Amino acid sequence: MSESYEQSYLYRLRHSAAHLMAQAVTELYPGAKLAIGPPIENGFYYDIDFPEPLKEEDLPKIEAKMKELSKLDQRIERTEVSRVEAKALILDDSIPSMGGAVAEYKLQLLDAIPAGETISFYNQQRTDREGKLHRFLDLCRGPHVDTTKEIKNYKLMSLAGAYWRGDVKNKQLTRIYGTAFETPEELEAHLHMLEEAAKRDHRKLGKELGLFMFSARVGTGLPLWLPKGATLRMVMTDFLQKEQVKRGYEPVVTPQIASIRLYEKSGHIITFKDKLFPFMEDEEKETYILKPMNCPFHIEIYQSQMRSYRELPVRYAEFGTVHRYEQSGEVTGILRARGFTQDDAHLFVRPDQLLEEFIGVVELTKVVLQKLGLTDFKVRVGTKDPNSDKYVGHDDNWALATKAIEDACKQMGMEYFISPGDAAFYGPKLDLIIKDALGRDWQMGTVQVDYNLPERFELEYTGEDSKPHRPIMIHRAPFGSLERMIGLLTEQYAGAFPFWLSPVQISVLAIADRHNDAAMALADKLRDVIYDTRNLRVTVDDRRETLGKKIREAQLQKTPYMLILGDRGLEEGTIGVRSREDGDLGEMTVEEFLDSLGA
RNA sequence: GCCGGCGUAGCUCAGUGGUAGAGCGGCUGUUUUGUAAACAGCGGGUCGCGGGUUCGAGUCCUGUCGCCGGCUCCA
Repeated sequence: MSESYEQSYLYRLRHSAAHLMAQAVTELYPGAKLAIGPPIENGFYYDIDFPEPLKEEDLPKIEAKMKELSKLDQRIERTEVSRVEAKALILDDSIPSMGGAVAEYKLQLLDAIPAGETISFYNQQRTDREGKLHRFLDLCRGPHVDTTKEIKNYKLMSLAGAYWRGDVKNKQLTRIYGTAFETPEELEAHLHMLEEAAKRDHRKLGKELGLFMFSARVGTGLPLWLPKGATLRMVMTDFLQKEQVKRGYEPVVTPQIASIRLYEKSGHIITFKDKLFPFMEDEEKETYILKPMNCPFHIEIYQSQMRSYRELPVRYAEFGTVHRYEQSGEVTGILRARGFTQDDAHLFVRPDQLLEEFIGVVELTKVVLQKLGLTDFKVRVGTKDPNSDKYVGHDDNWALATKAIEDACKQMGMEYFISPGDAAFYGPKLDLIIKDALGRDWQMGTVQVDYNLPERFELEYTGEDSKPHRPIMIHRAPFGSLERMIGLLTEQYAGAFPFWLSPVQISVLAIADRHNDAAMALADKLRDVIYDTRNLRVTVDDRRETLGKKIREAQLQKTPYMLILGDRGLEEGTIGVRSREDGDLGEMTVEEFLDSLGA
């Protein structure tokens, strides 16, 4: 969230809307324990521990209560207190939102406030018809709007479970999400935007455009790629393959399963064990696992012979399909599948080559993003969380690797942010983060520096001094995975892929039966044309349908060009060209059309 | 995995305890068509699956599977 947002009226308004909701909840559900309720990017939430589980059908009731409370024009007042006074207020049984019975989370929050920091409460109160005073008091840093009357344009969106302080070991609270705006028009526009975003959802478009499918009989998170989706994958892998060849990468191919011993050696078995599909055992009691990562295989290849300092860097690339047993609730179409293909490569480099190679990889990643038309991304440097024990390797290597990443970013003038705890278990990494249609962040491309696997596998090369030295590994995947990248591109382009990526680039529409042969011949001619590494991808619509219908369906399939062939064209040697974006472009010869493509 | 929601025809959806529906798609026939849906007819369903309540369940209860939103986790 931007600093300007955090200082905006809207931010305060949403924060106050969260309080208003909490006030409504404490009045409707005595015994509900308030935890935490901040504004967020598109609204606000409040985490509450309810005595009885809350249902979605309860939300309108809470909304109605909020409306009633909002109208009362309650002043929202700040008071600053000492820690002792704060504790007394939190435990004050005379205030409905406070008191010993519901103080559990607020007391913990109070304890978490560092000594010396101001402790403040916000109060809003009303007097009912019988003259009874109802207070709503909340421990809160603020700031807030002046009166509840300002909170008019809001909507409660959804319910979710959320662990107290984000830790699975803690109790799961009920989170109510809502949104609020300054004007009814803005609220309406936001809701409309959400509807529009849903139309771009890759799962919806993937089905409509025939890219991929899922089957309950195949299993959760295991996509089946349909011809058009499979074509899209090939176009993308061709493109990257070509870029990699230019940069000295060599292809390798490795199996889908491996003995568990390989992963014991790599350390994956410990850090990755709950992500693995169930093990397989053969008659000799050898245990195999379905591979969750490609790196150990590439390491085996590196290690299969003596390496000289002269041949480094070695760069092994593979579109490697891996399987990870993601928790059922985490699977999201092809953005988060259980089987997916990484555009993986591992670089084995000398220490003196690390920075240059790292920069080379980041540059390749930038080339890839540019070609794909992805301009809106964040660069995250994931570092070790000092409080976690999930990492392997020595601290000084971690420090070296982290420094290499930051140096590379600085040298390239790339803006980045540090995110402690987002490192791989074997080393720090640089990730590209892109938002999907629904505004969720996804990690796409990744570049990781690794001193640890070379250590574990005792990788070596012979140096100029004839002595053994240890290489450093760079793990990298510019797309991240084909699945996630295609899912994201589908949403970015709302299914209307740029010409070079479109699974079907041109559809030849025959006007009547008598034009079918000529349409086929035209398609064959176009298929001979090489465009951007591959032959043009052309289909023919020779069904007995009206032209209007054929055009409509080609438009809905987001086909970049429709070529219309009828009597006129046969007589004059031209075709009617229609583009997905600009409609009818008029008659032209095939050559003129190809020229316009730059083919 | 956890909290909440949703599963009706290939697709999108209607059906609020009393005989399972529409549009699109499919098939058949007619139409031979010039820039976003020709016309007619015909098929098509154990209402995700199992158990229960009821004279009677797509509808209520329960279990289970799948999907969706979120949390946690991740390419």
